[in-house]
Amino acid sequence: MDLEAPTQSLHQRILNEIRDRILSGEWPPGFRIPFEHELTAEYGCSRMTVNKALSQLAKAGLIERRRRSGSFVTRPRSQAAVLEIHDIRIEVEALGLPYRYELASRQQRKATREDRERLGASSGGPVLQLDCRHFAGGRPFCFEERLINLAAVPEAAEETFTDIAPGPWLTGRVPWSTAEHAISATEADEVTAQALDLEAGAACLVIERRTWNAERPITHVKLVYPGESHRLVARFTPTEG
Amino acid sequence: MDLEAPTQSLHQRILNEIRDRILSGEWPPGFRIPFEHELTAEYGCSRMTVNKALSQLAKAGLIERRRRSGSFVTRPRSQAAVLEIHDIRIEVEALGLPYRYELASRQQRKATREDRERLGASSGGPVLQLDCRHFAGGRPFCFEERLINLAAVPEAAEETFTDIAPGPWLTGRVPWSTAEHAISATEADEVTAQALDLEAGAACLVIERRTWNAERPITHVKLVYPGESHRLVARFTPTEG
DNA sequence: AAGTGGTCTAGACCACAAA
DNA sequence: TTGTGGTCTAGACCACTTG
Repeated sequence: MDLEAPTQSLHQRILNEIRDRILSGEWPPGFRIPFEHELTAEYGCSRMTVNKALSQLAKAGLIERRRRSGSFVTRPRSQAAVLEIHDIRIEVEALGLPYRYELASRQQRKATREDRERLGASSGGPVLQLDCRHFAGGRPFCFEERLINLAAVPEAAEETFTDIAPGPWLTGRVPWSTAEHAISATEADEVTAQALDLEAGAACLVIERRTWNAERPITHVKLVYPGESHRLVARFTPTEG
Repeated sequence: MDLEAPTQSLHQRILNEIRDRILSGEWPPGFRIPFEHELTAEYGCSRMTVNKALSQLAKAGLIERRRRSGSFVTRPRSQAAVLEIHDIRIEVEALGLPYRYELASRQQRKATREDRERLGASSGGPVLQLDCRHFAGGRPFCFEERLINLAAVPEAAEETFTDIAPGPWLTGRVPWSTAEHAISATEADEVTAQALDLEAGAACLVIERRTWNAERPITHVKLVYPGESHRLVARFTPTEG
């Protein structure tokens, strides 16, 4: 069974063993896991090696570390689903409808306080605001409000975005390491209603997404879909590696 | 400004500076970043410190490391996100509000054609329909319409569900292998509006989830949240463990 | 064969929070 | 005051890959 341990780094092995004890419930939430110096003794290695494993576990959110107190198992995460959010063009074409994109407005400015909040940025800098619409079969399918952090993506200032939507333009050239989605429902205000050819007050599905790379804000986008006509479908199978 | 850098660890500073060079385009995809020993000289630190920064950048996907060759800026990747859907009690408690659960109706019957569609089942059999409400701080937080396939979960017939919500009851005893989520927005009909203490027509966020185990339908649930008050937040980091 | 990154050591000093 | 984690050093050996 476990005789085949060809090559696994020690800190990875320590990480795996602790992670398994946590996920199996052997070390429940709130449990204080052994101190670094205890693990050092248990594994017969230096403190750096143990520290590397524990630091990664803390970053993954499985444990919480407190000076002077030790490291504690955090509350377990519940269901996790893999939600693939496709490019809107692909969404539309998957419905068998012709796709069209239209830029409604483009504005470059120094980040306001509100912009910084949208981006999740601490410091200000130049930003690019884009409003655009995506059509499916001649009818409005999605209204997009996009904010791009020009400090992180300066080339965006040179792009007109009249022929390519900001989404595919960004994914084609900027990597990201973290994304946060917020999904909610709202009633269409007048601007949105007009953009989507709806009556004011109609239910809309709102998807907001923030993207970072290595803790640096890249972009914030708010996508508004007519509520009844759009379903966001996610299918997943729990995997473990 | 940037004068306020009271305490930032050196490896974090190295990480930030390299990340910024990459994101700004100064170091484009394919660019070979300086070797560890060069950065060691540049920052006047030990190799471990440089290595910590570079390892994290590699884990974040910003660079790729190859022995003997060096480290290279990677090309951007495509998108896929992990959506965490919490147990409702945990959702509520995370808001710091007292949680309460209430069963509104319970009905056992032979599956109708509509039931089979909801479950994604081909054959009929006994099902259990549960309508319930979840409260946060005394106010309706979520209206749940649940259908359980009794052929797959016969013990559910013995459970009253007056003291425990179907969600946690199921997750505590029935494993699942596949789930499908559909998220949409809708206007509250009269029943929903009354259940959630809203005006008819108010925007609501709807989450529908089907669960199977080894291709056997387990349950279907429709969760309706007041749209403005609820946000479904998902945070994703493409790491590897 | 040579040079890179991957890993690890056996120390060290410091910041921080609990006792 | 004490003990924890956070960080860093100045080495070291090894695996891998390219020249």
